[in-house]
Amino acid sequence: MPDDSTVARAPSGTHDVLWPESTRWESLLAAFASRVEGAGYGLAHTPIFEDVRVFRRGIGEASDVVGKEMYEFEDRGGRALALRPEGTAPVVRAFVQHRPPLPWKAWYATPAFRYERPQAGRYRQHHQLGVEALGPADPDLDVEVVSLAEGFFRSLGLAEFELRLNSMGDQACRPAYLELLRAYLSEHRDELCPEHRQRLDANPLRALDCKRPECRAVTAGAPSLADHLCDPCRRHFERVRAGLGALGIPFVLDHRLVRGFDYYTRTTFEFSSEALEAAQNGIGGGGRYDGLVEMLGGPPTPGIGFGIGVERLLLACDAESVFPVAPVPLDAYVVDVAGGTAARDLTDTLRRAGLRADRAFDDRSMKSQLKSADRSGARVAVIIGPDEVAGGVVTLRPLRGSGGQRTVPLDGVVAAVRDAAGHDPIGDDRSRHDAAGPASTV
RNA sequence: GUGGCCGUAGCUCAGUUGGCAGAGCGCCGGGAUGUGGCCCCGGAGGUCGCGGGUUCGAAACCCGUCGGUCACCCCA
Repeated sequence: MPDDSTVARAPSGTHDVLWPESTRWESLLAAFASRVEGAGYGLAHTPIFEDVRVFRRGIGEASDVVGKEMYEFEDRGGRALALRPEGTAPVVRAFVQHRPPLPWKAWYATPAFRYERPQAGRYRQHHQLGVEALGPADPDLDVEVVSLAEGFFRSLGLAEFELRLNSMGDQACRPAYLELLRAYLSEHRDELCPEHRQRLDANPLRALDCKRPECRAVTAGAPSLADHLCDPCRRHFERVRAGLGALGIPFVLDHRLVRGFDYYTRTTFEFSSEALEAAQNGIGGGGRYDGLVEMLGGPPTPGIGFGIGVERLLLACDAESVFPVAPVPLDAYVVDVAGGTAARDLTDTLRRAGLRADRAFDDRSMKSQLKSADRSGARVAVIIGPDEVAGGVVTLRPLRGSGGQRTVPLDGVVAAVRDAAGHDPIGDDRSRHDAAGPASTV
């Protein structure tokens, strides 16, 4: 195939986010930022790539993400690096490096990279919003983190989603449970699907969330981790459930919920959209990772967090027809059929006055320019032709709503446009979203 | 990594048994002597993804390849 047909194309599994969809992304980020900053979380930017060991240690060598999905590369200095496949490990790495005072609550918005075969709701570069909270082992922190995600989804208007909850135990009780599970599964080895028959020794937990009917049948009778938690883990889990109940957050217990990263301990949770037809309907998930800081060389420090998939979340919003975002319209569109110098100067004048203004180029016909003005969504057209130039005036033509056009003196244009447009100058509350962080990082 | 389906104009797609490359939308111009939306007329725009094969003749049939999409695996 000639280069031309593939070179101008986003790499497989990646996509462009152009206006007006990009407006929606910014609004989503702003809504998230406002919510989590209002709960004491501070923005953390970390590099988009890290020493590959940051991911290997925490996520686990045996996981699919580390084993076959990482974008690994060597830089010119021979360092082994990887594009981040998820958001937690880098933030925890930053914590270990800088040791901010505890408790430390951070949020992030970042692209994440995994080399997988793309499909609906799954991309090689996707984007995650998330929080991490380090320090407290308090189950109420688990409740806070879960409720932040849940409240965020509700604030967007989502209603058709489910929260599933589980406890993975900790170093005190999980090893014994794993032996129990392995023993049970071994008895039924021949009934498992081929892949999990193979995997039984490496990670028997994985069989629990297998979707194949044969595995389902076996694991239905398998010992449940929830029944084999040590006392501290059991108490922790009970308090998390009680806390969610007290806050009125519905959830279902799912002892099959085994998340794919090794660092999880105790509470794990996942949100899935019930409105999404696609196979990939998980819109967010997370859990506690009380050993991760140590794995990355820090002092024993509990932690918990979640990640939300931006693309999937927006798909879920579409499926429920919620979170529409209308672009802010222009105040004025300058139509110049008198040579163009007036358009050049007048557009500049309007913009300096803080008004949102655009114009046509290339000396197009008046009909064509007005067509563009209409499509731009501008509230008013500012028309300059030979007559206006001769008279030192402009014609203001409302493009939306009622009211006829009128003629105003050139030096009264700003006031007239501001009046006709119902003034919505740049700098109002809407553009303060920038304070939430650079949108370009998402 | 494995499998199903699909690649024709900027977009959505027709294209009969193999016989001149099409429509709608969008874009540009005109109807309107200075006026957007609705309507009418005209115009620009395509190596039918790419390569090979079959044939008098291929967008169509065959093989390969690249790309897209959906599903499995796994995950946001």
